[in-house]
Parts: sequence; C-alpha cells; structure tokens
Amino acid sequence: MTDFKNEYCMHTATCGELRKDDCGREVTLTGWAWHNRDHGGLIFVDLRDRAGYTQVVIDPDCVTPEEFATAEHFSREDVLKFTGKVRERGPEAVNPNMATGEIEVLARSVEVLNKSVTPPFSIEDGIETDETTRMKWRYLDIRRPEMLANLKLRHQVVTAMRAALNKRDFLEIETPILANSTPEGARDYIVPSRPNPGKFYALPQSPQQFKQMLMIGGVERYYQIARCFRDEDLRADRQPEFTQVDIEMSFVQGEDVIDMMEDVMKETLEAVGIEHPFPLQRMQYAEAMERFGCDRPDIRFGMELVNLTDIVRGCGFGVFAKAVEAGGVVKAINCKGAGNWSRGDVEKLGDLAAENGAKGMAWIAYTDTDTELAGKSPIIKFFEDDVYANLKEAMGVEPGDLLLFAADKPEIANAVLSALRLHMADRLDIPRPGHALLWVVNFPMFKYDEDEKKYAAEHHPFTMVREEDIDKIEDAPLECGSYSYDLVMDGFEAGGGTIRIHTPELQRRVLRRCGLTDEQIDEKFGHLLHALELGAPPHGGIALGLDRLVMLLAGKDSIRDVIAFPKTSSASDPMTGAPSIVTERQLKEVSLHIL
RNA sequence: GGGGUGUUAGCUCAGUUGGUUAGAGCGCCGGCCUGUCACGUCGGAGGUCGCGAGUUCAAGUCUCGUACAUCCCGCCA
Repeated sequence: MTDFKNEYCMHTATCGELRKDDCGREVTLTGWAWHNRDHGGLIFVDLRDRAGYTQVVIDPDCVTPEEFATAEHFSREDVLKFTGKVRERGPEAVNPNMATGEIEVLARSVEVLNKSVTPPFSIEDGIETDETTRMKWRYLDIRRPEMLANLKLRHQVVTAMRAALNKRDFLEIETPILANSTPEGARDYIVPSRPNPGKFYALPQSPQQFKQMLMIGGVERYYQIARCFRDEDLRADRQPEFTQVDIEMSFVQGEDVIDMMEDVMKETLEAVGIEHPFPLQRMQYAEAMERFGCDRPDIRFGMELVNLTDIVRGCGFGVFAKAVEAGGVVKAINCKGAGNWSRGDVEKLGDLAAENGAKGMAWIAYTDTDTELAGKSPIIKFFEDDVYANLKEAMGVEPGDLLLFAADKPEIANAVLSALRLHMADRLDIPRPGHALLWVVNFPMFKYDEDEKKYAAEHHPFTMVREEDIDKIEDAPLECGSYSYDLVMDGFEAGGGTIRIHTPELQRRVLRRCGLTDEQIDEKFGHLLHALELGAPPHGGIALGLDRLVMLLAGKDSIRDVIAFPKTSSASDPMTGAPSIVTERQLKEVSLHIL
C-alpha cells in the first residue's frame, strides 16, 4: 500500500514510508499499537497505520519516567502518537521482512490518543476467524492490511474505469434509488410511500429503464457506479445490494459496445498491474454450452465436454441409448490423473451430479498401469467392441484417465458436466494461472419456463432480437437469437449487456411473447413504449459486476471480502443489527401492520 | 423452499466406545528481562460445550427439534 500525503493531520510521516534516507529526520507518527515487546528496560512497539508499520523504540533515557510507565502498559490496538528521530538499525537488528526494517524511530515523546480494550480477534492477515465475528467487528477486520488492500484495489478499479469512461465522453449520471417495481426479474426490495398509503417504491434491480430513458433523452453516453438491489437468496458471489458499473451508448451496434468495453477493461487492468491480451476471444453461446456446458466458461484449463451422442446412439448400454432416443445427449469429460481413484471416491462424484439434476453418473477408470486401456467400470460390458473403441478414441483415453458421463436432456447433461469439470479441476489441482477474459455472445432471446409454462427473456425483455429471427418471435421463440454479450472472467459473469429494442412495435411483441397482456404492458411499460415512439435512437450498453470483478482481481472466493460492510447469508448485518423492527408509530405512518 | 458442513475459553481448534475435575496453542492478567520484531521466561485467571427437549445410573459425545453461520441446488430477467 502506498503512502498518502501527511497534510491536514497530526503526523508528519506515515508508518509505511520511512527508509534509510530518512535517518536523522524528526518525525511524528500516529497509529495503532500492533505488537508490543516489553524487554523491561527497553520497549519496542510496532506502530501500524494505513500505509504500513514502523518499529518505535522507547528508551528510558529518552522519555520521562511517566511516559515510560505508560509504555509499559500499552495494549494491542491502543491509538498512539510518537515524536522522535528516525535512526538506522544496527546490521544485526535489520528486519528484512518489513518495508521499514532498516530503520526505527527512537521516541522522544509518547502520547496515548485512545486506549483500546482487548480486541476480540487479532489484527493479522491470513486469519481464519469466523465470518460472523469478523462482521460483528467489521472495523477491526478492515484494519487488517489484507482487507485494506482489497478496499484500495476496489477504489483503483473504480478510479480507472471512471477515467477511461470520462476520457471517452461518457457522462456520470445518477438515477433514482426509489424506483418502481417491475413484474419480471428478481424479487424487489420494497419501500412504503407515506404520502401514498398502500403504494410502494421498489429499489432498483438495475438502472436499466432509466439508462434507456437517458439515451432517449439525448445523453448519448452515460455511466454510473450504480447500487443495485435484489431480494433473493445469497451466495458467495451474490449480495442483496451490489454495485454495477452501468454503461449505455446511443447510435451503436453490439460490436461498438464490445470494442469500447475492451478499451475500458484494458486500461482498468493496466491500472492495477494486470496484463491481458486484447482483443478478447468471442465465443458463441452455443459453442460455450457445447464445449464447457455453461455460458460462463473458465477457459484457463481444458477438460472440455465431448459429445458422444452419435457414437452411442443405439448402443447396447440402455441408459445411453434411451437418453439419445428421448432426444437427449450423451457427453463426457476426461479427468486426467483420476484413473487410480478408489471406486468409492468416484461414486461420491455422483452426489454432485445428482445435485445438478442427473439421475445417475456413469464412469470408466483407466489406472496408470492399464496400458491396454481395458478400463474398469460396471458399464463397459454393455458396449459393442466398435462402440467402445470409438468412445475411447473420441475421449483421447490414456492410462490414468477417468471418464465421467452424463446422459440426459442437454441442459442437465451440460449442468452436470460443467459442475464436475470445475470440481475435478479443484480436486486434481489443475493450475488456473492468471486471468482469462472472453466474450460469450449471441444468447438465445427466449427460454421456456417449465414451472410458469411460459416463455421468458433470457437476458431481459428489452434485448434486441436478431433481425433475421424477428419473424420467429411468435411461432418459434426458442430459435430467436439476440444481440447480447457477456463478459466472462475466470468462470464468472463479470458483466453482461445487449443492444436494446428501440421501436415500440417490436418491444410490444417481445413483451407479449413473455406472457404479458396488453393491459399489463401499458401499465408497467407504457412510459417506455411512449418514449420509443418519440425518437429513440438505436442504443445499447453493458453492466459490469464491480464486486465480482474486484473479487477476482483480489484473488478472493467471496465478494464479502471486497465489500466494506456486507450482509450475512440471511441478509443481515451483525454489526448494526439490521434489519430490525420499527415502532408501531413508524408502521402506522406508512399504513402498515405486521401480520 | 431443499441438501451438505459447522457451533466447546476472547480467537483457532482437539475432545477416543456415553464414564473421575472438559484440554492445547494464541490472546489476556501479574512477575522477571536493554535489541526484540509472532520477543523470551515464570506464574495465574478464564467454560450456560449455540439453545430446548428426550434416551440413560450417567450426555460435550446418542436422538429429535430449533437458532445462527457457511457452501451448494432452487431462485438470481
């Protein structure tokens, strides 16, 4: 962490900046007592601030007896102020493990700015303190250099993105937090309106409609570091409130947004010291699903899905043959290095397959010594010789391999093998160095919702349908492509965007296809349709998930580590106690009562 | 809504087949110590075993329920 200017404050130097060249300077340092080492006749204090830490020496010959007595009772995290001379350490006393290890400050005056009670956990990097404890005392957690570094990285990313966008004539514009509920999408956080009894605002799931209005308003290039809210269950990479870098442009086609975003990403990554080749790979959605089984592939390693459907069609193994007959697929991955796993360990992988919807998981193992590639598996005996030979060839089998199969509807087979692929990469310690970004483009426009028995937009219903597919909206919606692009990084969706519909007729057709009646469309989206009638320019944009992006750059597994004050999995905050009950009077004011 | 894992000292954890007074490291308190840097050393304090039932002569340990955390599925346009 770099230093900051020593202006407007008590100290004249930070605890991280002093070096050999500063020897002889008289400085005032402020900070927190990190480690106190009392040698009886001599006391060492590691004084820590945002910039780093410095050893302060308290020698009874250099301070008053009262000050020395004070120093004998320093506690961890006391807030201290020292004035003294920087001096070079003797050669034996140099500490090569600390940035300021060649110097120390000999205290001339000692002042306690504030005592601290014993902290509930120690302020160290690499601790494995329970997250509830960390979040209850989040301000202590933030004192850890690692957490401070994460927050600083986040700041640097935001700063770089702002700079890159400002340079390209984007305007940063704020949109409402008190917005309107939308019928589709995630569950809304709702806020009662006191002057409008029985009516509610919804906190925005994204500024989607507002930014389209800004384009129609002639802004042409907009961005916002936008807080978004979704009342859905949490995950390691999902919080109820999160931040998007929200971007929209007018008079563009999909390639324009992609090109712009690549330039912004390039400058952002450079700002935090990461090199990545540009332009990025662009992969069709269909190809991503075929090769990796998911729309956000981690392409830093292989173990790609192999489609065996044609090879096993009509074969002697009934499970595979029937799956194909029913219109499904048979796919497999080759886990190199797992061929010697015990049968029990392999069978356990079936649990993961089941979690993702599989009815079972077939496998074939080849031990290191199985040079004939006979294989071990309960299913081999069902295959005809030529089928088995073709299968082995398609999978590129070698001794030491483990094949895992999925035979099901394409969605399930892909989901199962995608999960297994990532799991096996972890288990086999397959290296995933650096970062890999790519675009996944041309998502289907619609998907069929089995539960609701209706079609829904894959991205969102404002997405532009590919011109050649517009005639299929009513009769073959699943065949409609869209102008959509996801920015994928290390197996995560780092961002997603689309070109928007800018004519009212097409917008209405898409909303109808999503199952809305004309009355519902007019009620919920009337303002948008009117706006599209009044000279809406062709426009499109993208939204980046800032939390996920910073998480990946920081090398963390959870976005909670890059958010200053995150929520627990029950969407609560152990530090402030939010959410909490409100008074009867508050409820009455907004015309509510609790059931 | 469903599944997995976990909950024992301030923190991180161990605790055998259900059996005497529940342990360790770190931290904390006190003594000693003038070159340590995770200082050392001697001594000490510190426990509603998440909570509630049940089984049993006996429960940290077994059963059921429940709360919270965490991971995953559903969900997240």
